[in-house]
Parts: sequence; structure tokens; C-alpha cells
Amino acid sequence: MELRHLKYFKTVAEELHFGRAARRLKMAQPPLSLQIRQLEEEMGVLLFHRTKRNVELSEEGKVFLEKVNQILENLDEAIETVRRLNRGEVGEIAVGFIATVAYGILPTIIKHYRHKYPEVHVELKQLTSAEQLKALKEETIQIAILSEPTDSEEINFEVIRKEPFVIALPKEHPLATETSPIELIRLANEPFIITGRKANQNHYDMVINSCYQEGFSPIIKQETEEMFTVLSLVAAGIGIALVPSSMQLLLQNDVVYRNIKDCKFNTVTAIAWISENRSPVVHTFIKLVRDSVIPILS
Amino acid sequence: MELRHLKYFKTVAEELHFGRAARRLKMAQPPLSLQIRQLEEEMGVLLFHRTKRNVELSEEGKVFLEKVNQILENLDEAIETVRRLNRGEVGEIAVGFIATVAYGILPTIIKHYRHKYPEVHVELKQLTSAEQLKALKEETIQIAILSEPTDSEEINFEVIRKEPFVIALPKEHPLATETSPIELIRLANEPFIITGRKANQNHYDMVINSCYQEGFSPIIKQETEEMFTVLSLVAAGIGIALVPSSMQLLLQNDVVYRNIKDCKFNTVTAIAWISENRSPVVHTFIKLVRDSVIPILS
DNA sequence: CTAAATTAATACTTTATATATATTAATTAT
DNA sequence: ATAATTAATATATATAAAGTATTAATTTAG
Repeated sequence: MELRHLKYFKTVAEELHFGRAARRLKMAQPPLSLQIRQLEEEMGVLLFHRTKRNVELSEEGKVFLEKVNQILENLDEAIETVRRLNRGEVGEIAVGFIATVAYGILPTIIKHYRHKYPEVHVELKQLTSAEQLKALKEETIQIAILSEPTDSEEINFEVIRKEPFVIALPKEHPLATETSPIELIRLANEPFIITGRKANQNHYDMVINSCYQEGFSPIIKQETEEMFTVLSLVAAGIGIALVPSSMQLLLQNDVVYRNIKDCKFNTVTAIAWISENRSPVVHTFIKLVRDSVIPILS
Repeated sequence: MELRHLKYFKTVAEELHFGRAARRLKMAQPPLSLQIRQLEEEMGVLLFHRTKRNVELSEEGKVFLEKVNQILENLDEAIETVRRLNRGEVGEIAVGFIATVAYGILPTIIKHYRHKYPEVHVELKQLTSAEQLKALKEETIQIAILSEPTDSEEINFEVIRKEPFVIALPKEHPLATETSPIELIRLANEPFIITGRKANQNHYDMVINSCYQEGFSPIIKQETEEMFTVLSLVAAGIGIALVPSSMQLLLQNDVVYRNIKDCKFNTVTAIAWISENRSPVVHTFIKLVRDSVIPILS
């Protein structure tokens, strides 16, 4: 028995006429008659009562028709499901992200993705860059959005944004009134607030390095876990900070942001995934970030 | 796509090895590889990740495997159901019967049938013979158990029992003491109780005829609807009656039954069905009545 | 480190069978 | 009575499934 037999049976059962059924199936009548007979022989059951002039379904045929309809429907559904799975239209994806993207880039990405792939369940996990690399390998996340692209065989990186540092100053700070970019050296005696090296190694090292290159070592007044906390402390007048440009949108009432003259360091945001991951959901996600989100952001 | 493809896919997915799968399918490996590739091409989806040395299911393949298993199972079930339907092992049947068979032959038949075909739903309808013939034509019953076999093109009859009349007498009746068969003529002056011609035409006519052949016209004291009522009235001493032999088992405390000398008339019980009815349930029922019930009863 | 074994894929041949054509027997409608 | 329509039959053709032999790549064992 083959699907062909079932499809032929369905058509004949619907038409109750071998000639018409054959026409609908775009084949000749004799092979159709033969195939139906084969089906009946294999099942050991007469599915049609035929006279020389008339064809009707037997009781068995009626029951079989119902079941066959169900089966053919299920099969079509199964194929469609698999195809959608293959196109990355259904499924699940877990996305890790660092705290700093939670205010700007991440909501944009997720909004776009949800709109285009409403049937994929997205799970979001806020993690540090290091935790994300671990999570990728353990497959608890499939996509990482982080700030520490490192060379690796098993993990692919793609930079999705580069942004310069800006200086965050308390509203009342003397430098707050200046409008032109400020040389970094002028912060040599200022108290720095910064996220701890453990929480954001890349950022920490870049801040230290950029100061070092300008000829001074920054006075670290306070370390925090979250970038947002850094800004809160700046707002409270505890000190100043170097933060990624995209942070400018936050706490604008209490914090003044100033560009750095000849800023050589950029905060890099990258998307990462396991190289050998062939999941369509993952790749449509990456593609969406690449094709539509980056142009919008830059 | 054909069922073959699904079955091959299932086997390869289970074995994760083309060679073993081919062996299990009793075919060579190359055609199997080809068929799987065809399936993948038609679906537009890679179901397996193959290396030169290893085969594993893709995510899509895993999902498809589940669905395919379900579909193949459903198909097997459908075929089995149809076959059982064809063997008369499942389904429904409505059986009409006359009141007189309700005490002896009918319970026996139904008990046997239920035992052999527990999955057929049997509906029982007590009807007169005439009503049953009508019901057969209207297809509200498929089997009739009645007492009036008539010649008919569209309805088949098969006699399942012939039983002589016996005389039913009140316990105190003078004839009750006789042990040898009694001549019918001796009832010439007795008051007869009988089921009305409308309720049981065949029986009524036979009683009248048998008396007529012995040279007298019976005195009809009382007509009833049911044969059982006849016996009740006999028990009450209202009169005597001629009843089918199988009635002897009823009211034995109050009614005495005596054989008739040279009894020429028999109550005939027959099973009837629409000639063109090809339903297996109906024919297995008839076969069961013919093959097993009749020997037990006679 | 080489040789044997095992894997899936490829090229080609054989076989099976699905389909098509032509025709027939039976039935119905005009 | 005749034409039209039905499903079935006989036969031929075309498709494609399965088989055979071989290969390339990889792993395992000596």
C-alpha cells in the first residue's frame, strides 16, 4: 500500500465515478481501477460496491474514507510543520544578553524578531559576557549578545555595534558647561565610578587603558555591578564615569554627557553563537539582527 | 511522496545507520539512500545530518519522526478497523423479534452472539411479524425473527425452528389427567383463548385451520395481544388454548400441557433479512444462528 | 603507521510496476 | 433501435524502484 492508493481512493470515494476521478487525478481510468482493486485486495475488504453502471461506497469504505482523510490531513500538517521549523518560523530560542544592551539595542531586536517570527518562543537571560560563553557551550542559550569578542573555533562572533565612550558628569560639575569634546587627561584627578572587572572585564580594561594611554591612572572611587548603578552614583555627585555612548539616553535630568576628544576606544557589542549550530531558528535570528536591526541602529 | 518513503525514514531514524536500516528493510543500501534523499528533496528539509561516517537526525527529522510514527500507527489502526468491520466483529445491528421468542430462543441467540462478537452493539425491538417486515424495508432493523415466512424477492427467509402445537389446559380440567396425546376434536366445545389475528395472523389462522380440518370451528372465548396473556387466562381457568410447544416451560404450576394426536400444524420461527443487505455484521449474525444456535435448540 | 574494515555515496543495470491506449461488455437514455 | 456512458480487460510503454559493482572517506586494529 502506498499513499497513492489512499489518494486515489479518496478521489474515487468523493466522485463515486472512476472516469471523473481519473480526470481529476489527471490519469487514465483503467490504471485507477487497477490501483483501487489492488488496495481492496491488500486490505481484503471491498471498499466499493460496483455495478456495471454505478459505484458506491461500502460501509467499510465509508469508515475508511474518514480515517484516510484524517491521515492525509495529518501528513500535510506534519510536512508543513517541518518546513516551518526549517524556515525558523516555529521553535524555541534562548538569548543571553549583557545588562548594557537591555535599554537600547535588545528591545529593538526582540520587537523586530517577535513581529517577524511570532511563533518562536523567545527566552531572555541577562548574563555577563563570560557567563554567556559558558551558557552557549552548555546549550542553555543559543544566542549571546555580549561585549567580549574573542577568537574561537567553536564560537562565531559578529560585531553588531561599535560606540565610543562618553564622559558622564554630575550636572553641577565644572566640566559640565563645556560644549566641545574634552581631553581625557583633564579627568586625571577626578574620582571614577566603574563597573567591576568581574562584572564587565572588557569595559573595565578599556577604561583603564584609555586613561593609561593619556598618561594617567584613574582614581577608582567606587565599583558597581551594573552600568545603570554607575550612572545613579554620577547623578548623586559621587564621581564621574566613562560609559558607552548609548547610555546617554538615561538619567538626562541629573547627568551631563560629554564627548571625548580623539577617543580611540570603542565599546563593542557582538552577537555570538556555536559555530556548528545549524538550527534555522538561530540563523534566522542572526540574519534578522544583521539585515534589519543594524541599519536601524546606525 | 509515498508511504514507502515514510517507512524507510522511520527505519533509518531508528537505526541511524543506512546499512543496518537497509538490512532490516530487506533491501540494498543505495536505493534506501536514494529514497531518503528524494524525501528530503520533496520536503525541502534535511532530515538527517550525515558525515562520511555518521548519521543523526536533524531537529526537523526528530519532529517529523514523531509525526510519522503517529501517522503510520493511525493507518494500521484504520486498516484493522476496516478489516474487523468486514469480518462483522464491530458495528451495530438492530434485531426485531416476536414476543413468543422472548422466553426461549432469543435469549439463547443473543447470549451466543454477544459472546462471540462483544464489540457489536445489538439493539433489540419487540415487534409483530408484520411490523418487522415493514421495519426491514425501512432499515430500522436489519434482522427479523418472526413467524410468517412469505415468498419475497427482496427479503430472505430461513426457518430456524418448527414446533408442534400443544394444548394448554387449566390444572383442574378433566383432560388434564390424560397422559396420551389428545384428539383435537375433543376440544370442540371448549372455550378457546387465542392471540388476536391482528397481533399474530399466522398463529390465529393455523389454530382455526387445524380445528377446521378436524371438523369443528373453535369457540373463541377471548382474544389477547400477547401469547403470555393467553397462558395467564388458561391458568385462571377462563378457557383452553393451542400454543407452540416451547411455551410449555411457562406457568407449569397452574397450566397443564398435553400433546395433540397427529398434529399436522407447526409454529414456524424464521429469521429474515433484506436480500441485498451485504453487511458483514448481518451475515455473521445469520451464520451464528444457523451454525450454532439451531443445533443447540433441536 | 599501515592494512583491513566500515561507512555513505555514485554509476550503471535490471526488474517491477504504474500508466496509457485500444477495446469490450454491459447498461442506460434518447 | 441506436448512441452514449459505464467499468473492466488486454496489451504496450514509460517510469522509477531496487539491485550490483565500485568508490572515496574514515575509523579501527595489528
